[in-house]
Amino acid sequence: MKKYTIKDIAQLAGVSKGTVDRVLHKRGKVSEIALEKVTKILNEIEYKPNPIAKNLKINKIYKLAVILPDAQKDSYWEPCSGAIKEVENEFQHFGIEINKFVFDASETSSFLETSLNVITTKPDAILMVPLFQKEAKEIVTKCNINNIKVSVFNNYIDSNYSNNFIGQDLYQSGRVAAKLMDMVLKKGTIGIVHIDEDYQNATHLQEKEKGFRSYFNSLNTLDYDITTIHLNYKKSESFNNSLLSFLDKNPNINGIFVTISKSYVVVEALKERASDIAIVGYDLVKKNIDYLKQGEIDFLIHQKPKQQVYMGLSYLAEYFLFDKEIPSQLLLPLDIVTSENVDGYLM
Amino acid sequence: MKKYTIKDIAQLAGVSKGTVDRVLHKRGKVSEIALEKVTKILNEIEYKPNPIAKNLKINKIYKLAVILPDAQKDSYWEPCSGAIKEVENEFQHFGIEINKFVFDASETSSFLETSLNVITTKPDAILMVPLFQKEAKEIVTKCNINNIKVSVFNNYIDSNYSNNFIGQDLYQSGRVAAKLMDMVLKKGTIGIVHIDEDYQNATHLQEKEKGFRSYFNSLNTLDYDITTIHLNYKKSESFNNSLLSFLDKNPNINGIFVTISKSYVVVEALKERASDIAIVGYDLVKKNIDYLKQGEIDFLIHQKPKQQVYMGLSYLAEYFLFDKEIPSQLLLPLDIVTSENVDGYLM
DNA sequence: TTGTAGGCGTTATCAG
DNA sequence: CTGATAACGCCTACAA
Repeated sequence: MKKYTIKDIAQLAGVSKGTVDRVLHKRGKVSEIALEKVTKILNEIEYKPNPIAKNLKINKIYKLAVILPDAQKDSYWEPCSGAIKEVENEFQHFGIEINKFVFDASETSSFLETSLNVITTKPDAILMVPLFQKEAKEIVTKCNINNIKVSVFNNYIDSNYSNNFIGQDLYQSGRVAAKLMDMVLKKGTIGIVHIDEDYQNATHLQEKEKGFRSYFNSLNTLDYDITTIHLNYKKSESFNNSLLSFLDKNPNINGIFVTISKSYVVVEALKERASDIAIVGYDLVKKNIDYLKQGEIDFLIHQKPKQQVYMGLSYLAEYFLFDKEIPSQLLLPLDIVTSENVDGYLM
Repeated sequence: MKKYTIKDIAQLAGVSKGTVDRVLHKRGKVSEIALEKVTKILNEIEYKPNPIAKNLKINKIYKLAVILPDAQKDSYWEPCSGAIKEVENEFQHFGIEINKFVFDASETSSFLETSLNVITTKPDAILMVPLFQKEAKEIVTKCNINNIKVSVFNNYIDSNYSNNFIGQDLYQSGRVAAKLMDMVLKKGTIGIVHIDEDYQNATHLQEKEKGFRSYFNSLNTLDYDITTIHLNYKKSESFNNSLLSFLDKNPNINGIFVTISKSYVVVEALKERASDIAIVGYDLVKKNIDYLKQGEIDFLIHQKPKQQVYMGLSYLAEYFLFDKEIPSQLLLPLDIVTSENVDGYLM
């Protein structure tokens, strides 16, 4: 199981290294007879180019760009910066450069503007959150024209558009939430709380709700009653009022499933009255963690934004450097987080 | 933020590349004055050697050996083979060769024999499961003498002996189990079932029990009653009898915490009588998964043997190839697995 | 169409 | 003690 080099092949085929290289890369300008000799050898042995040597010479710096919502406005995105730094560190010797660009997730125009701006920096690849489907598709099309590779994470986009999605199965994550609720409650009335911030794509939350309901439907029981409510969160006061009036209308509710990372605002609203309501939500943002540890939140499902970025960038780097294939879809496991295992997830 | 090379440093210091190399590698044979000039430059800039070039030159094949229990006898170890293949694939171009060696986990002598055998193959590093502390230490000492790097996974070993442990915080994992039990039961009588197979090191299971009990102690409540039992599993018949007689003596038990991967034998024993006992256990072995999906097991904690091997080998490979530091301890998150998220963990 | 020469950054060797 | 030089495997350019 010898490791063959171009030199070896050249020797075996009785030609020069240059000719072998031309055959390997199909650059043409090779006589039939030489081509035959070389391909014969190539079929006999298993040649794999040494990716290290390739890179040493090329000496090109690959530019990767990450486009994601501003973590200042939604701390869900905060851990992503860490992932960017880690990947940058890991691959900087190999000639990988990563730049981060943020947009205001409440403004479609901000996304579009930022993305167009990124394209002008001529990166080799873009890793982005396609929060706004229509605009994202526009950007992807532009990237294709400019020969920029695109990966998306966190939010799904038409497979015609992305070569590579990294995220979670949202439907299934709804089912996980349902299962947890079931384990804790055994029976009762459950409220599904969507906290829309306009910008969030509706499909995102709907998938979770569908999964959640499908679990209880498949139980085939009358033990549960499920109601959905859409709320807005602009000011805490009006939010609290809306939520509490929802609870007044549904006084038996003993479980709430919060479909985005804002479980903590529900906890804070509930503080205004004594209650023993189980809460299942999403994401390890600071306030959620605090309430989880205090026992106010029962379970959180971890959407792992950091790992998503880490994986997405690693794939791109290894694609450029080592010709690795990028899987078209990577669904990360749905981690269930409680007060007792949360620390292990905060790296 | 320029990338400096040895050539650059040589130029800046007004010496030759050779001298810089000698300073960098502390080979001596450098005049005080040259040493000073070079170190001065080195302090001013941030030089990081290019691992690619180094590897290209060295062109050595690094041999890694993995020593672990036979998966034929305990399927817990099955996924490890997959990890070995993956890492091998990923790094084979870079000159990494991995060999797997298994031992019979029920025989101390088998471990010792296998390990000694491995040492004669002169690997550059060994990744092993130090199931038997005393013998493992002996092996580590031998490795040190032979300049073989050692990493351990799954089971902890004295930090004097290993440079590198990959596994989980067992105490905390006991607490996680307790938390889950608490969520499901609210109150009641709980049995902790240790299924010793002699070979398993007692400390392993004791840590889990300690964590489990500590959680309930910190609740400061009288709602729970906890009893421990040690069982042997040689034949299912005698095991079932022992377990059932334990239940007869403790008729109120409504939760069982199984501290190793054999939850399924408990499920099978319980089948002999109608019962509604919550079960929390460990590990995604085939039968456990089946019972989890059928609702016979409530929660499993995933000890991730595959990831442990994957991480352990990756670290070693990157240590040799790219001079990466190996963290002295990597504690993997404690994944909570239910019927709804189990598929995501079976890669 | 082909072969050869040179260079990427590092290391090892050898002559000075 | 030091500096020049060759080599690792691949790719590009240029000369034949």
